[in-house]
Formats: sequence, C-alpha cells, structure tokens
Amino acid sequence: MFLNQTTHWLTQAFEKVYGLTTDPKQLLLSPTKKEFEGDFTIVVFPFVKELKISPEAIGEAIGTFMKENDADIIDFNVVKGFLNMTYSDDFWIRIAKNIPIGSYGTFPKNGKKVMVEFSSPNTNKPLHLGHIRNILLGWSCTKIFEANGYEVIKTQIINDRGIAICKSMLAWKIFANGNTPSSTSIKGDHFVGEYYVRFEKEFKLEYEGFQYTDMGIAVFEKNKKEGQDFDSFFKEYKNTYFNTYSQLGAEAKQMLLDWEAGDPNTIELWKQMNQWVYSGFDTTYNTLGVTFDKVYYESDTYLLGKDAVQYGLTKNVFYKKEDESIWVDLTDVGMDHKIVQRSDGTSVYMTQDLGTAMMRYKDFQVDNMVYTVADEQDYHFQVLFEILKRLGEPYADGLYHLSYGMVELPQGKMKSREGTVVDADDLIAEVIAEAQNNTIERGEVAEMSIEEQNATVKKIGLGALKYFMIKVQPKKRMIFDPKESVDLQGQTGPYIQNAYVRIKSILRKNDSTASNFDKYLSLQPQEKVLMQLVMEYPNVISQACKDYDPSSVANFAYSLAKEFHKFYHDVRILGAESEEAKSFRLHLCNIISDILQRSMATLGIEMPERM
RNA sequence: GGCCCCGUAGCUCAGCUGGAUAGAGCAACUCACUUCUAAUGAGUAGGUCUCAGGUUCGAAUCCUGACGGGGUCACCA
Repeated sequence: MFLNQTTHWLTQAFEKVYGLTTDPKQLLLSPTKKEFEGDFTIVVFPFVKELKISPEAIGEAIGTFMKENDADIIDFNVVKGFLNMTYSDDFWIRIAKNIPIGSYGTFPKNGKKVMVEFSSPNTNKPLHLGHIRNILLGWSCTKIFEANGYEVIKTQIINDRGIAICKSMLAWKIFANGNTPSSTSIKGDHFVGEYYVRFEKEFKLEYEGFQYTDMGIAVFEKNKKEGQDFDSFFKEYKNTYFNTYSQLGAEAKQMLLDWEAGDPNTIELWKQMNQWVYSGFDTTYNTLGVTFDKVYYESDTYLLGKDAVQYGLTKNVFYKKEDESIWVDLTDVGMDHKIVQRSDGTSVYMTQDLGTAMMRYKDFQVDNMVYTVADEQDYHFQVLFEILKRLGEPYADGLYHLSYGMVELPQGKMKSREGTVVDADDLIAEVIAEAQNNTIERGEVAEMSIEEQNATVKKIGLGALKYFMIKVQPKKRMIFDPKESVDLQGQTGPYIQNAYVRIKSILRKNDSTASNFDKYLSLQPQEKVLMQLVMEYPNVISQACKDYDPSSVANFAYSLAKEFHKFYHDVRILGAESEEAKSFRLHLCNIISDILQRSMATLGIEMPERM
C-alpha cells in the first residue's frame, strides 16, 4: 500500500516505453537483498519473452523511466533480470510520518462473524502440554481475526460426560473417604485426575488378578489367535474384559447408565466433581490469559444431531441400512461410507458435531467456524464439513479445521501410562521459576516492588514458553524440549521483549518534546531496513489470517526485534548527530515498540516495561 | 494396503502464491560493555534443501514417482 505510487509509475513505464499493458501481479516489489544496492526490487524476467528484449535492456529502460518520472526514485541499477531502485529520504520520512501508531496493522470491521473453538478439554484430567499448544494457537487465531476486522466468538466444548468421568467418580466414591480439593489443598482438576489414575491402577490390578483365575485361563484358551502367547493376548483383550468380566468396569458402566437416566445422586456427584475440575481449569486459563465468550458442554450436546439425521434422510444425503443404522456415502469425493446413527438409534460423535454446528449457527449466525483440533482428526473434519455442505448449511463454506501436529518430547511421544505427560501447570511454574532465576540478579528488576517483580517474571517466563510453541507452523509436528523452552536468549520471547524494553527505557530518558524530522536527509541503512519491515506488517497480519498461521507473526516479530537490536547497537538515538536525526529515530522507536507490543499481544504474549 | 501430513546445517526451526550466492537460533570457537538495558552486537565454522525424473530463462518452492517418519481408515470420542 505504500508502494502504490511505484506500481503506478511502473505500469506507466511499461505502457509508455513498450506499449505493454501489465498485470499488477507482475509488478510486485520486494525489498532488495542486502548484498545489492537499492531499496526495492522488481524482477523483469517475466517480460523478456513477450517483449523479445534482453532482461538487462528492459531493466535499464524501465529504470531510466522511473528515475525520470517517479519523484521517489533517485537511482537504480540492473543486475541480470533484477531492477533495483533506490528511494529518496523524503519517501521514507513520508511513510514514517503516516504510520498510524496504536492502530497500525488493524483493519476496519468487515461485518463478518467467526467462532473459534479451542482447548476443549476432558474433565477427567488436568490440562497438559498438548492443550497448551492448542490454546495458544486458538487464542492467537482469535486475535488475528480481530485485527483483520472480524467479530470473534471464542468458545470451547467441554467433554464433561462419558465413561472417563465415571471412572473418576467411581474411584472417588470408593477411595476418597470424602476428601475434597479444599480438604487436601490440591487444585481441583489435579484432584479429580488423581482419582482417574487411581481407577486405572485398581482396574489394572483387578485385570492382572483375573488373568490367572480358571476363568481367565479359559478365556485365553477360547479366544487366543493362532500361536498367540498369554501376555500379548491379554494386552489386546483389555477393553473386552472391561466390558464383560470386570467388576470395576461394570460399576463404571452402571454409573454411566445412572447418569443417563438422571439418577439424582449420580448427577450430584458428577456436578460436584466437574465443578472441581472447572475451578482448576479456570486457574490455568487465567494464568495463560485466555478467556471464552461461550462454553458448550457435551452433556448438553451429545444428543443433538438427530434432527439433522432425519433431515438428511429426506434430502437423500443419508441412507438407511436394513438394520436401521444410518450412513452417508462419500465415495464420490474420495472418502468413505460413514455411520451417522447407530442401529439402536443413538448418536455417534459425528452426529453430535453436526448438531453442535447447527446449534452454534442458531446461537450466533456466524459466517465462519474454526475448529482447533489436533491433526489426528483431519479425516473426521473432512467428513463433517462435507456432510454440512451436502445438508446445505449456510456457513458450510466458512468452516476450517485448524489442524496442528502433535507435541512430542525429545525422548518420544507423551504417554500417560509411562508418566511422561507434561502437565500444563507444572510446566508454567517451571518456566516462571527459570525466569526468576535469571532475573533476580539483574539490577533493573531488583529496584522494583515485589508485586512488580512477580508480574515481570511471569511475563518473561510465559513469554518464553508461549513464543517457543507458537513460532512453529501449526501443521508441523513439534519436538518440545523443556530445556529449550525456558531459554531467554536467541530467537525467544524474552529477546523480543528485551527489544521493546530497550525502547521504553530510551523513551523514559528522552526529555525533548520537539518532533520534527522533515529535514532529516541522511537516513542510515539500519533505519531503512527497519522501515522496510515496518511497511510489511499489515501484510503479515492479513496473510496470517488467510493462512490461519500465527507462526508467521511470531517470526515477523523476531525479525523486527533483531533488526532493532542491531540498529540500537550501531546507531545513537538520544545522542544522535542532529536534532532531526534524534527526532526521526525516536519516532521510529515509537513505531517499532507499538508493532512489537501489538504483534506479541496477537500471540498472547505480554510485554514488560523493564526487565 | 488406501488416503492425508511432514522430510532444509549436529539440534530446533524460517524460507514454499517459482527469482539474485538457501537464512536464523541453539550448541562450539573468537571478539566487543567509561557510551541510550550485554536477556545485546560482530565474526569463524557448519548444506548433495531425503533421492530420482519432469515443467521453466530460472525449482528448496510447482508436477510425478520412490525412500524415510507420523497420522488415519470403529455402530470410540
């Protein structure tokens, strides 16, 4: 948008010199690489074929025209097919003056409404590392949408029902002796999680005991596959055992039936345990700085979708088999047959999701819905979106699965059975403690009040953790090394925070109020590089939205911080060689601190004023 | 096996709507704090961009195929 004038003159140049009408896409300018002279570059290769003239000759002719006609361009050079143009200092100063500090890179309201779903935990366990990636992605996505002019509704669907929570409930009933989170001083979600683990432990004991009973041995002999040994058989048989012989399994299943029947005692216990979990989640969300506008509960939605199924039948989107189960045939688009209602008339996961999507549209009339869910569910969402399209839902073209790769540890996948799951609260505490260790001896921080110190350390620790996770493209699998996540140097959140803090320190020390740099006519290369980055920022924000990709914002913020650090090192700001230079550099500092602060806010990362 | 995603420096990642000699950080080694915050900067070293074809003036980027890694193919969620 700052280069419209250049594009205009380039169009004129091709028109006047060669009588050629150009497509604006062919006239895209890019910042000139550091090794070459110039500020912005256009590639003339694409015109060679049409004009049957050498690239060098085209570059020379167009460059000459531009230098003569476009007042901004004071010089040019041609290297092979690249026309590098040098801009006047007036140009840079005009751009710098026109940056709207405070709102730069935010777009006007576009009248569209988008719902973004993220986090969506189960209520039987605390949040873990995988949830953190999900939450950070979803959250920054909402911020990116807002910057692009959307109205955003942040939501999560809580999986608050089912056999898992019944396991926790049962274990609590049997083993807790009436203990509660407050009586034990354990955070609610962890408290409930402990009973889930307890159930699994007790179940395992029961199962191992069963295997050597007469009945267990008989089951093995009857059901084993050809040549299968005892241990591998029972490894596979676990689920079947849970559903058939297990006493604990039977009790948990009975609890689920009681819940579905609305048994008051069961419902009361269920509500109580979920409440504990929610208060625990709230603490974690609060620490991470995320909020939701609307919460859906699976207990409210798990029966939804039956109307949709009936509607789909009448529209011949679905078909019924002889056993009364209902299916959809997606083979014509390279997918499969998929069940949408069981033969006993009950809903499956897909049905719930159909119903929930419809409910959300009814609630908010959104144009778009974004589902932040790990990539193991890629196929599920392909199917879901295809069905919604076939049902003719009005928002069907505005659906997006924000799919992300699993988080793995250096030693491999997280496995709850092996106790390698990284707990969200533990991790957060760890990064903050690490920030504390590295901060305590620094003079700046020592002067602060305790409250201010704590707030700063929290911003730094969380900044490190969040940046570490969000800088990776969503769809890529991620290796999470806890040691690296607390790094405060290099390409990290704190490095970017430090650039901001350095600016703030300068601005605090500045006592001159005059601001006039019209006559500053000796721009430094470091200043031009910074301005080139500044000019890109709105594109970064709009592209991140189109791509659903916060990592591009994270990488941009790093580039800007890096160039600022270099500028800071090479060029005096408060001690500049002239009043005009000082004034311009202070203005540039204001622009950069604004962009750093708001681009990082987009990622859910707060900036300290000192560190 | 079918389909989907990934493969870039020792490690973690950018670059991918085709453009100049493929970039950062970490780790290793040097150097720079009487100077606006050294959580910084400068430098050295590190690459058959998994491989093979193809398209193109030009390919890490697009197409095809192999190889390697992951995911998914339930009347589970």
